[in-house]
Amino acid sequence: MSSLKPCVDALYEGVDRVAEHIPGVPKCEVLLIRLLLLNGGALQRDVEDKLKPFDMNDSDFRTLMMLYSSADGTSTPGELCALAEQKPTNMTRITSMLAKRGLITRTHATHDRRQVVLKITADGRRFVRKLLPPMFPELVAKFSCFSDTERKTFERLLRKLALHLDPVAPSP
Amino acid sequence: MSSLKPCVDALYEGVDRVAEHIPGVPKCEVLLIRLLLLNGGALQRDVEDKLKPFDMNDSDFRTLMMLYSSADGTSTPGELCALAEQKPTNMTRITSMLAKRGLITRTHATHDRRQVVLKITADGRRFVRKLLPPMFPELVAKFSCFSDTERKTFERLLRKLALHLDPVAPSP
DNA sequence: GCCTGATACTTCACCAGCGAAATATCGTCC
DNA sequence: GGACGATATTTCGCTGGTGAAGTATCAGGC
Repeated sequence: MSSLKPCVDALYEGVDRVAEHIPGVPKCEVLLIRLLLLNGGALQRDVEDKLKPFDMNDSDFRTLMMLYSSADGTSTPGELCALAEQKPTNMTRITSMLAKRGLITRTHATHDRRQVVLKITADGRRFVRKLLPPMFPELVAKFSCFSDTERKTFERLLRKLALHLDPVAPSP
Repeated sequence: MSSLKPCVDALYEGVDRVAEHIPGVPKCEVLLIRLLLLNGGALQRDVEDKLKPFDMNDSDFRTLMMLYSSADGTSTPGELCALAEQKPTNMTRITSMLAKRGLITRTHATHDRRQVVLKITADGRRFVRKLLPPMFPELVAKFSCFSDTERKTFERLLRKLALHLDPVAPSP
């Protein structure tokens, strides 16, 4: 599709040019956030291209994977919202779709009838086991530009950043 | 908003659990892509929250910034599409909106009347100069968990990845 | 000079995701 | 034990972004 090289070049040039006109531009941070979003966009696009033949997008897939990888194959919409960074509205649509396709079931919890219990079905597990392995080679290739050390460093920095970004202290 | 810590924890646990059932899971790469997308989502959400008071989203803002930071304050929809990772359809809508707000102008190129020439206005430049500086402190804070060395390393790795992801060789 | 294919952009119809309001259930305070 | 606020999920209307088709212009062969 679209090539990233010109974006990267334009980014560096653009930041320099803006910094000439406006004082105090935190160049490095601007580069970091823009590069990160650029990579994120490209990676997400690739993932979604891979999933499209199965009529899935990344949100749907992530939701299904949360269930697959949960201890007992069950969860609730609320929990999935928190873990998959989704809004309840969207989770309703996603789980409805997954249920319609027979990949999960939806039942009401007995102890708290407000809650809906989602459970991955045998079909859902089969689907994941069929879908996942073919994605591995391409995924590995995406990061093949890194040495083992770099991959570890990158992971450490990403994890550190995620935990740091967490709550910039809202006042309740 | 939503806390990222549980996501990170669930991610690591989930990957381990999946790897027990399915052979060949490239754990490190899965963690990398998921962490990157997680950070990307959080950062983008923060940026858009900052822009919302000005009735802008990140795409609109990026488009305006491309013009602000271009050598002569002009560009074309096609060029901006390539550099801002947008589709032409959306670029039309964005530039229409920016033009309606008087931040840019749209004229037809004389040498190739198919092309539209976009140019940032004085108002547009003022807008950027007013909007940008207040974003700096928060942006710096986002990456304050990194040492100078870590920031440099992170930038290097992100740039390397972006250039590597570029074209996985389409055959024309 | 006109036909043909390519290029630059726009319009149209659709879908994913969101915020706000609605619904249903729970816990608890009196 | 019924009223009240909190919690879990769903419904509704809207917006941003997309692919496919449409429009206008260009460039090159004949």
